[in-house]
Amino acid sequence: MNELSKVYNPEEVEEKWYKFWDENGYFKPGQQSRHPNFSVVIPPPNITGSLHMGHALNTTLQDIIVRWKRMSGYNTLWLPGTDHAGIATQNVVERQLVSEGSSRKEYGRKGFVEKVWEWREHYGRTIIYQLKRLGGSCDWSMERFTMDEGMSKAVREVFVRLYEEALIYQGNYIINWCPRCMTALSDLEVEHENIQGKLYQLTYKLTDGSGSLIVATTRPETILGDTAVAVHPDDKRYSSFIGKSVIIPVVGREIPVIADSVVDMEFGTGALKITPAHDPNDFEVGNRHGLPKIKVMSDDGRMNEAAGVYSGMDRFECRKALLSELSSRGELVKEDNHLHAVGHCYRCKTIIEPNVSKQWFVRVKPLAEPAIKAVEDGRVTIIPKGWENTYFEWMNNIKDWCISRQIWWGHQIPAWHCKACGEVTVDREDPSACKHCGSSDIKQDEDVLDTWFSSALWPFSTLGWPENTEELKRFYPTSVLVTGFDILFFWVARMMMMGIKFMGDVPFREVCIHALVRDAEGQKMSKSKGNVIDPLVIMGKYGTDALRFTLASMSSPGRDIKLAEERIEGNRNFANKLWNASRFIMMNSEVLEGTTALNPGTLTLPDKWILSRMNKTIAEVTGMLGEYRFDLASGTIYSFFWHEFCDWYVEFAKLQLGEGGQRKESTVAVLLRVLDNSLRLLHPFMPFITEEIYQHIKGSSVMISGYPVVEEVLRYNEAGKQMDYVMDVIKTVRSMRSEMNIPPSKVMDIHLKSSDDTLIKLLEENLIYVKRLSWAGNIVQGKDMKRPEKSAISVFSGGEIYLPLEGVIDLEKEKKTLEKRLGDMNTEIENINSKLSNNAFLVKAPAAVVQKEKERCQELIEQKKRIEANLSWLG
RNA sequence: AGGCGCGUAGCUCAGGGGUAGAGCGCUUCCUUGACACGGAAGAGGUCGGCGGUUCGAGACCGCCCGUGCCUACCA
Repeated sequence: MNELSKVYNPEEVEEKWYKFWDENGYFKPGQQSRHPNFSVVIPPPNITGSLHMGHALNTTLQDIIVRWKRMSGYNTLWLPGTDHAGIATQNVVERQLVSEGSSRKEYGRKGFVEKVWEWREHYGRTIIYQLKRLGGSCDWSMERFTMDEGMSKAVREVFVRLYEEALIYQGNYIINWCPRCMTALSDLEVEHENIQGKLYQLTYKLTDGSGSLIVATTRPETILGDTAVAVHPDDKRYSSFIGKSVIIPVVGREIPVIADSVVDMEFGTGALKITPAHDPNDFEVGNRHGLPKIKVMSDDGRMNEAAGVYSGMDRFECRKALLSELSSRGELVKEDNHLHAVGHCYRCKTIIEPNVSKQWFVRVKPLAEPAIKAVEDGRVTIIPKGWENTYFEWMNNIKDWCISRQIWWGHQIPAWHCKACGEVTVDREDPSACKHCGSSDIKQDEDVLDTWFSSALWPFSTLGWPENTEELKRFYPTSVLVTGFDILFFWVARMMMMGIKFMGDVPFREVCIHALVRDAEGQKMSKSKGNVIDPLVIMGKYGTDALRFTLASMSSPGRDIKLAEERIEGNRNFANKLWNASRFIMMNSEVLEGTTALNPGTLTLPDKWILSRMNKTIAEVTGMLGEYRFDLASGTIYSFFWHEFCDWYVEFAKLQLGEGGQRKESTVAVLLRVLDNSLRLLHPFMPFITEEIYQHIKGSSVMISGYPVVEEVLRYNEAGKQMDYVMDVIKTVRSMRSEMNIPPSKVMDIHLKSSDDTLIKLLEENLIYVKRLSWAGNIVQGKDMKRPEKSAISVFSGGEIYLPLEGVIDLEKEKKTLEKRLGDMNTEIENINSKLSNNAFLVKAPAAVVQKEKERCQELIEQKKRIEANLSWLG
């Protein structure tokens, strides 16, 4: 064992140990067939991004689980990889091309896709290095990318099979269209945001000249595409209008007035204009009534030829122009402020334009049903359980999934359209001729699949499916999925559907849902707000372990993480504490050669106490990890190591070490045992520092050592209670000294009075500890101890402690202290007495509780008497 | 409009029918030979409000207030 520096320096060790683990193959799953398998697939980060706190949290939690399971003997696989993130990546590369003065169109499809691959090679891998920096113990030999060959094959197989079963179909429907990304989006990819808009009321004159209808709309530009006005069939105000025709203002086109019960009579004027080509609701109405669908906008959000004079105008400019025209004609009756939810593209925040177009869809109902059932009957558990309701809610109301995207980067849809017969050929191999008519004049569909289509297959496509590989057999279903709630629908639900459909079994046994990371004020971190805490910067400043430990310790279920730098600093300090405690132990164990086996026969009271506490900690931490309570688990280790081991035991140990000989040897053995177990307990949370220390002590890797288990032989329940007494005395003396402002350097005698023989004996046996930790000189104790003159007094559960002060006592101060305590005590006694005098309590409360209250009352009265006596002594 | 979560010490959060907890911050003292990224001792809380259940509620139930999020075809 070599000398360690005074302060832990993360930079010096992190890279070294990561490389060491990787090169020794520790990240690969074990091959022992008698051991159970444990597997996790990473939520693949986008290749566009660099590591943010969300990734850091997600990676940390997975790594904790995985390292824990690996240390617990499982053949553990953590499969890493990245997602091609169609729209996001295309946008990024396009922007790059634009900045180079070029464009996507200039490159053409083939050239552009090559460019994206190039980009992925250069920049898309940074995230992988960052995951490594975080300490992620992934099996890198299994790394996958959603666009690589194997995964593309899986995508193709799934598409073909779903198509063959008519679960994938193509059709003309209204979809969400992003005029900036120029692609269709699924419902999930639309973010609704409440916006203060206007509700305009427009006059539609009846063609028979008998009057007019006032229609309310938020999007006046869509009047160009109106094909009807609808009223509620029960609406008496308008019953005479049904069947008549009206003229669209400005446009001048004639459209029918129809009756449909979707119209809300209360809203606006109760008359609704119908634009089937540009509104999902109107689309349905249009279908019911056989109305034509007039598209008035082109894909870039500008008005098209059907918009007449407004053709070529941006949709919002058109709105303005139309409004001023309407207004000048006197056909704009009214405009009110109106708060409503407007859909935005989740990638570029552009306002979505509902649009009728030919797209590919997955019929999801039949897939969703078994996926719902799997959660209902517990084959999959979502943790925290509250999320299961959210899952059911969404799955029960699921609608068909639009999977085609009008972009270039992604899995191109394996469908070939025949120019001769118009039919579609879908196949596993690229066809050379139309299956229906044999014509060779066929062309592949231009569209690519939604990125989430390929990620839905992730848990099995990464393991080699559709081949029936060894990995697939061993590691599917995966054990647990760790992810944020924001992609519960996007990803988790879809993996459930696809996994059950194609593997016949759920993709994971458990889903561990964690929080989002926010800034200290609870704001979502974003570059535009400038409140981003960069994990890489943090790791550089405080070390990876401090960041990981902080994220874990703040990861309470159902609550977002409000991250502030002070938290990380505090945990950096904890790492340093661990470092220095280890340093201390090594300094003392160094002189001992050979083994230091722990001999239960030679243990002192503090030895037994700390070993018991250690066992308790092991049991608790293991239980908490099993429930994914990373916050409680990390907190438990923290307080054990710092506040029990370092604050108390190490201080006792210093004394025992000083005795030398066998006592020293035995103490070193205890110190080492506790340190050893602590390092192993802590390793999943703080992999680097624990490895560094463990290597110094043991010369082997903590990563492949076993996770600590409770050792029944080292459980000393009695020692725990006895230590409580000893520590109580120490704490009382310290407190008295502090109250009197007596520095540790001033050695004081202690007089202790107790009527309890066993306690007196116990303290006698452990006097040295009390003396050392309370900086005491002589300690005299006995049953009939008299209070020395001019002494401070303190009362504790076992008796009284006197501190002779030789004229330095401040009588007034002492009196005040005692009076305050007396007041507190009276309140408490009053509380208990009111309980004990309550007959209902005595009868109905459990006997043990009543007994406990009685005992406590007795004890309080004893203490009160003593305080009163001392007060009277003070005058 | 529905659904979910949260409201406990100055801040961030645990806890969960029977004596109010932690970390950070704050105050006082301590440069003791692992550590000042440290040690010791303290101050600080009507557990959002009102009702109810109970012998007993911060905890369970109802309503309300505040706050955050999700879902939705509010024209």
